[in-house]
Amino acid sequence: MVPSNKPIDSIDARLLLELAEHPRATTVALAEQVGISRNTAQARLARLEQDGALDSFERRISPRALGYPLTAFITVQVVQRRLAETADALAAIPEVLQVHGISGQFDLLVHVVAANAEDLYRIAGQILAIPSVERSTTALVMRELVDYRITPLLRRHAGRS
Amino acid sequence: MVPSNKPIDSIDARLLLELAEHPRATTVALAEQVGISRNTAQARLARLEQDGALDSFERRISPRALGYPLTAFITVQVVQRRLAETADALAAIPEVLQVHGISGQFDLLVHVVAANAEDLYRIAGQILAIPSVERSTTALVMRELVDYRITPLLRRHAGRS
DNA sequence: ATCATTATGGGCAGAACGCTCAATTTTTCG
DNA sequence: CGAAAAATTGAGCGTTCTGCCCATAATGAT
Repeated sequence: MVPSNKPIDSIDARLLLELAEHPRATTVALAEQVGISRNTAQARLARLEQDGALDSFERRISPRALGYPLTAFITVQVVQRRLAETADALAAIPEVLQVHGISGQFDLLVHVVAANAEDLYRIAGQILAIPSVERSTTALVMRELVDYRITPLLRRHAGRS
Repeated sequence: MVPSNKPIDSIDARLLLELAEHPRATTVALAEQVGISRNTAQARLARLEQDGALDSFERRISPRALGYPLTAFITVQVVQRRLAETADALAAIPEVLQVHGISGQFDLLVHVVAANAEDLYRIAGQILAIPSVERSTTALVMRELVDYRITPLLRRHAGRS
């Protein structure tokens, strides 16, 4: 089955909003809330998943619950833009959750978690030990001032509050 | 029902790993894979959800699919640590997905998405227009060198590959 | 060792799921 | 405007899962 890559319309957005609020809701309940038939809701949800509108389930697993309450963002400068090999080395560190290649003064933004301060120090050391890494700066996350949310964008697409 | 806040054991980790690979898997399939009874799997998954080990479903919705293919991290310096009011102003911008208060030279790390470069420019302008914002630097995400993953940590807790 | 707490396993009825099909509505496009 | 294409809907079907019951086994505390 080939992805249709249809843009998300307001019905889709309302389905996703409903799912965001009630992740355990059944298809029939979702359909009823949105005001479409169960068949259509089923088809749309299947299409959304086919089109890759839903990320991996890993996204829903809380690192904190796994025993990694500390989060940090480490910016990294890489020698001569050897990004790929640096990324491989970073990927070998389990505590590295995500790595972005970014524009600007730094080359990489590394999202890491750690069990405690000492653990974080060790991980930062591992990153600095990567040969292609020139410089790095660790910014510890003190608190999450705005929790991750995508509902404001969804509401915009849902066409109402 | 009060959260039990039990630590995640290896069975939990294996359940989550299985879910990460097969998000649509039924409870019975998960139980079979992990080698426990269906009822036990059900109870454990319920407990994981109760304890907050699972983040909101919003995490699984792809901003790209919503029409926001551009991602950027904006570092912000705030005057006199007026963090709370700045966070409120940032939260009013739909394209702001998340805001972290961080240690170091900058005060905030703002995760935003945008429909295109012009859109991003507009959002950066909105952020700079916040009275308590002193300085800001936008780092555009060129590519994701390591996709978000938490399976390496899960595998560690699962006690096997 | 004994008791209390929790996890486990099996069974039951009801509901949801995945699927198909035909009819109807909506959209697309010549 | 009108025809073709696509999407939606309602219904129905059997299979499977779910939610909940309780009895038993395992675990931990005193």
